[in-house]
Amino acid sequence: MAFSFMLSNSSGVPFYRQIVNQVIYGVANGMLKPGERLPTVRRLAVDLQVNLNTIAKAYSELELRGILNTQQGTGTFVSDNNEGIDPGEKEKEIERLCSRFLDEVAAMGARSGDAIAVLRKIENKRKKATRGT
Amino acid sequence: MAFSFMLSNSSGVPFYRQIVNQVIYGVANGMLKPGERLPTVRRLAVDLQVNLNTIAKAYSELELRGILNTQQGTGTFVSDNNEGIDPGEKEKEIERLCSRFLDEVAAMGARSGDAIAVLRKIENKRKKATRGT
Amino acid sequence: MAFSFMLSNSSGVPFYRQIVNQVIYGVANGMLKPGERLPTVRRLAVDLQVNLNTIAKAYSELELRGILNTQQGTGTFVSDNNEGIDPGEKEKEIERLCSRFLDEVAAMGARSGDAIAVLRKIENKRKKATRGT
Amino acid sequence: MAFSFMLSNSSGVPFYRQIVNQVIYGVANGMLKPGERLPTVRRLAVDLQVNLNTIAKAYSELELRGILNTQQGTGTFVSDNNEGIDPGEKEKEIERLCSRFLDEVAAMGARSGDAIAVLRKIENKRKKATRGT
DNA sequence: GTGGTCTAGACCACT
DNA sequence: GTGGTCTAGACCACA
Repeated sequence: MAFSFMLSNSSGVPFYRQIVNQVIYGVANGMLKPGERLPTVRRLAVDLQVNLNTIAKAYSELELRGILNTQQGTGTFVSDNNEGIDPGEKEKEIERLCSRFLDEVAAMGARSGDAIAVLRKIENKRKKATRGT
Repeated sequence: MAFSFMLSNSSGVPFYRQIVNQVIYGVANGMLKPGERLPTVRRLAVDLQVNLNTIAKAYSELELRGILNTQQGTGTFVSDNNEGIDPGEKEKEIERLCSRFLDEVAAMGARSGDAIAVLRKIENKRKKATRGT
Repeated sequence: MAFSFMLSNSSGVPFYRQIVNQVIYGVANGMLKPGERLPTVRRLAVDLQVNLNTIAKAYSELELRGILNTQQGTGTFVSDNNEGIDPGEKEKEIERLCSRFLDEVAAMGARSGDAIAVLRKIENKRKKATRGT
Repeated sequence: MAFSFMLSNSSGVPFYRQIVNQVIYGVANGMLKPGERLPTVRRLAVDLQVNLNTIAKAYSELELRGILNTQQGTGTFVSDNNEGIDPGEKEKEIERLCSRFLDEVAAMGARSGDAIAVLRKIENKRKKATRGT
């Protein structure tokens, strides 16, 4: 299965950050292997239907952090040594997200257990929808 | 223990949003009770050392969301209708919240399963903390 | 026919609320279609001769209410999910609206029966007007 | 049946204006007869649970418009000649209210006929509730 | 260029 | 004194 990007415009997370995060996650996960080539800026911009600059910004942040490696005229590749990735940092971000979510659930007077059940339900619905694509 | 606000200016989260979140959290936890009065806009602005309008913006978002109730010339209060919402509607609201949460998780490049695991972890941590009260 | 805004400064209704109402009306009438782009904050501010922040306030209330959808750096658009709301939820929303309306009528010291008569009158007038289009 | 005031705090209409409107409506309707005595400022403030100044403001606006008549040390009475009341003015206000209501109904994609049905339903529910008081 | 946040300061309406 | 509205102007983040 090839690596693929997905942008959500309802999440409030900036597009360029979504791309950055997904690359980091892909690398950390082994879905993107060292040396593997990423789509060109232009290609990805077309695929994701966003502005060229948005992709460029994401790639350049990833290059600055040493996760990607751009070779003029050849393409963009996953670096060999992935020191730019700090798993703890991401973990903290997820925790913050989850914490806020639980607060909002509680503010509505719902139990967190119920909310998790709803999460699973939506998750399943989405999986089915994706399969159909 | 009185409810109190705290702003971090290094978190990147806008001041007004921090206030919104803290009120939501306070209501969720019962630290802010229905009908309870919140600090005046002016008072809170002085306390938190931010501009009046910043507080006003936070309060007015909370009013739009039905969490606060403001009476011109009198003050700002916690809504008391947080209970009387009918269950079907609540269900939908929770689904919307969950859906957005999953979008945010995906936008971070994380898997929803991982996020749910984190949710459970936080949930447990909080249960223990509450027991201590 | 293009959609256009108009502000009255003698009506006592705040500028930002006039804008909110006009967008609602425009969406209701199909003059603003889902996905359609609204004038930029800056542009509208110049056109209507009001401050930037006044427009921003209106747009942001409309976003909170789910009627508009804003993408930083790109623009502000009419939401396209106004259709997909499930009927039960809509019913509740209408009840809330009606309840508030009756409160307002009572607050004016009028009888609800009289108000309903006026509603019918306006309804008929509008039907005729539409027929002429 | 004695004349009685009712304040709604969910209508958004200022308290003092609700009182003014209700007196005007009462007079126009014959429920308040010329020469009839109104409750004292203090009494009404206690009954309606609002600030003294709020009642005072309402009474003084009504006196300015010639609808009420205050005699120091004796009380406040309905004037004999009620020229302060312009029925057209009130009619217009109600029309504006109704017009906005229909817009909001339409913005939700509902039919105005349905909304009116809901209005009647709520109206009946409220009548029953009041009877029980 | 687009929207988002924040400040400083003014004036108004309501209680 | 309480909240609401508006302006002018600055700086930032995003596409």
